[in-house]
Amino acid sequence: MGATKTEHFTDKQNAIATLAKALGHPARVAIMEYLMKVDTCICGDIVNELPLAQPTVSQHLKELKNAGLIKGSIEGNAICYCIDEKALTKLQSYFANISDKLEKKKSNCC
Amino acid sequence: MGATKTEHFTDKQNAIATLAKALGHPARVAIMEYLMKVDTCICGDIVNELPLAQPTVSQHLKELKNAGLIKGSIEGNAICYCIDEKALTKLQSYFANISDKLEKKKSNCC
DNA sequence: TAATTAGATTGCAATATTACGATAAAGGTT
DNA sequence: AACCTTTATCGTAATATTGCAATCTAATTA
Repeated sequence: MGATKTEHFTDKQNAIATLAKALGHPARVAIMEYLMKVDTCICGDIVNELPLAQPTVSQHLKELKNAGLIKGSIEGNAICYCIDEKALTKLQSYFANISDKLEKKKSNCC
Repeated sequence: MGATKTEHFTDKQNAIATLAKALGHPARVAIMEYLMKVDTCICGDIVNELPLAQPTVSQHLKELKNAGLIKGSIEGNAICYCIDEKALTKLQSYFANISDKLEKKKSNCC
């Protein structure tokens, strides 16, 4: 054991979990926020921005990319990373929907 | 190595990462959705609902509780778990804010 | 073409997570 | 009191994640 039993859950649940997991590390949250802040989606100075070694940052970028939260395009020698809106929209609407439902129920217990 | 370097990131980034991490497993997403679905915040039939053994579910519940996403109250012999709205509101507004900013920028690259 | 630069990949050590059987703890029931 | 029910905890095995030094790859410049 040790591996997540994804096959027992719905695709939607797995999808949300994958996105959430990708944001489940402060470095990756910091990367997302940095990409938000910088207008021109600057590339690998993310490494200079973060308190982590280059291979570590590269790994975090890869995970964000695999989850679909960012996308990268080759820019000559460098690579330009930026936020993929689709994934964020998915998260946003998921939580908006939950909050909405909770609002309507208005704490009927605990 | 192996441990996350939380001390290098802001409290906010760590807070979001903690919440996201807690939802970074399909079983925990499923628990949240079940708690949403069941009006009377029924307790330990979560175990019956999930395809995991009781100790495993108990562990997932503990993680959700530590992250502040759910709260539990003793109900005689059993325990009544339900969603803690505050944490979900935090997530909801975080993603709403990001989506809003992205909307205004409207993809200036990649 | 050689040297440089940007970024990914490899390999490895340290630590964390996932899952569960066995068992404990606490309240309810007979 | 003896027993059952519900949930938590312990111990442990399997696997995943985090982080980095060293190295590799590909484009850039000298």
